[in-house]
Amino acid sequence: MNPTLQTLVQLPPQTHPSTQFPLITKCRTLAELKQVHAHMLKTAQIYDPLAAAELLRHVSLSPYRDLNYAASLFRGIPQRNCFSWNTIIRALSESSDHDDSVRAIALFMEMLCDDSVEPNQFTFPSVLKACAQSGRLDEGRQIQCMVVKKSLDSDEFVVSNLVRMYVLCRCMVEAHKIFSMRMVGRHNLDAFKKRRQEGDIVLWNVMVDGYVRTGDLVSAKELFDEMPRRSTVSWNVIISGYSQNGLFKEAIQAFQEMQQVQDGNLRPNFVTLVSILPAISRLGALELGKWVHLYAERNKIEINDVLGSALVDMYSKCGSIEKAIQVFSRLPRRNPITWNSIIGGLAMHGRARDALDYFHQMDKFEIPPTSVTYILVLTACSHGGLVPEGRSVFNRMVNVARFELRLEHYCCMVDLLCRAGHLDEAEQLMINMPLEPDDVILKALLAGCKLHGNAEMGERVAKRIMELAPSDSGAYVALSNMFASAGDWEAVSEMRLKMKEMEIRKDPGCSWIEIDGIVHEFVVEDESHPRAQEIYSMLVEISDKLRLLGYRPNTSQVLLNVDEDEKETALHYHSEKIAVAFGLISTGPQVPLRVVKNLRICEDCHESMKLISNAYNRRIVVRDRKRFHHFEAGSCSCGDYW
DNA sequence: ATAGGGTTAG
Repeated sequence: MNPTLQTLVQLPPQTHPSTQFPLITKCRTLAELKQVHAHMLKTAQIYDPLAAAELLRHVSLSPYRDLNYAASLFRGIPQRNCFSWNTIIRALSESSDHDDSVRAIALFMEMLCDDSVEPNQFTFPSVLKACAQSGRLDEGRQIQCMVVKKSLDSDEFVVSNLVRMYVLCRCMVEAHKIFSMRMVGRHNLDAFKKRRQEGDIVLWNVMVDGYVRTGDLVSAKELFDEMPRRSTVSWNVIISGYSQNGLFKEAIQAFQEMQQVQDGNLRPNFVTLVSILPAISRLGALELGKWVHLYAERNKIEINDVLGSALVDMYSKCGSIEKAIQVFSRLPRRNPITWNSIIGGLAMHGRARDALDYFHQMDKFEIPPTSVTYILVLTACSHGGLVPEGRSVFNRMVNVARFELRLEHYCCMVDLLCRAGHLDEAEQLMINMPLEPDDVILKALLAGCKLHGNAEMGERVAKRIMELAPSDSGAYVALSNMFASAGDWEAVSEMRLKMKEMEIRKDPGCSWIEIDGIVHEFVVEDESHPRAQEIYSMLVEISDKLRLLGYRPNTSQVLLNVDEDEKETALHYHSEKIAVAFGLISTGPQVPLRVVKNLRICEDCHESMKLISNAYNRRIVVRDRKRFHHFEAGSCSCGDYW
């Protein structure tokens, strides 16, 4: 072979920049990097494009990065090579700040004007990411043209980012077009075999995530099932997809399926746990929640502020507020969301004073309360009947913290005033607020009217709700109940007729109970459970026992115009009672029963639970839509104030 | 050097 040609082909081994500039690599703080920068300016080393690029890489991508400093450093580099352009664009595109994404795109446009450099396969992933984050679809499309012209549309990193750009711009059709074009060749082309499988998994993941984001869980699951291989991230995408779209049972099912897969590399990681916990919280599946906590500890998954927030929320929503407090107190770091988790938990458990206490502690730790914090603290005051405290929190929010009040805040305040009986003040607050009232705030007012028997205001408010949300059952139910309480059965049946005409149905009540790690779900008058027979005999037994204890059913809440006997039967079939009956027959004595309900518990069930806790010597914990009720020895922790 | 997943409230 020609020796000259050989030297041309066998290039000398490339030395990596990091070994070439030890002075830069050794830096461990931004201040040190700044010193090196000054030194390089003095010695004119800044004119060495490689050295300058290496310095820029550290300033913009190391853990102690400073994007503003990086941008000014970049401006000061006399000879920018392609690497330095790519570095600064990447750094800006990785930032979660919308403005940084816009700056990344602007810099890319500038790069196009610089004749000494050409964007390459390292430039496009970053700038596409920036387009995705700032929703710049037009720019994204133009960049796609450039990508095709440069024949970079076969690069896995470019393709996945291109698809992700369309996904985040909500263009699933275009995303799928690129995805399927990429996938057609996979049965016959050699090129396909050469591709990294990991790269393809990412592309599938991006697509599944896309369907998840548009709320199309059916397509997401279809694609997930078709995947040739799945990584932990694939499972995380589908689990968090279910979790965030309210499909909690499906999320847990996927989480358990994931663990059945025989693959040593496929293990739940930090993100898996953070994604599954909200589903566990919502279903109140305490045993599973404990398992997740233990899994994190055993597998050295760091319980930081993020996972900690999810765990605190899980323990409080699963009924173990003490455990939630314990996890909270052991966290190495707490962010505002962590504080919100614990304050929300305390509020749910009716521990209003403690919630206020934690709220005030935030000041000591110099953690600024968020808009959500105020919602939670006001809710706590409302459930605890702490009117003066609630007023003071509300005032602080308006006058000291100068928060912009959202409808939710007014809603909490209206609720607080209503419950305490200040109906007129609540209505005035609503009328004088600068926002348009919605059905939620009106419903809070309506609940107050019902509680304090103000039929005049109640009727007025209910009619407004019906105008605002004509298909919502809330106002009809509340108004019917008010008429029922007054014994005006004619008005009740009139309401029922109206509801029938408008085809309005009450949201079906639904309760869960976790037994041996399995969540059992019951709806009103449920007979579908395999042990339905036993459950119903138990319900009869309970009913007989309670009657002996002097229980008289409170039928005022039943939306039926039937005779007393029938009404009572309907009450027995409320889902929370069925769940408790099932709990009693499937657990040993002394085992506390934890029930979760999707709606608020009705007054009759509340009374019955108190008696059942006494008659069967059981602690019963019911989480309804808003809060916890701990029933023990015949009384409830809410003190009947809810 | 370059892709994918996350916590609170309603």
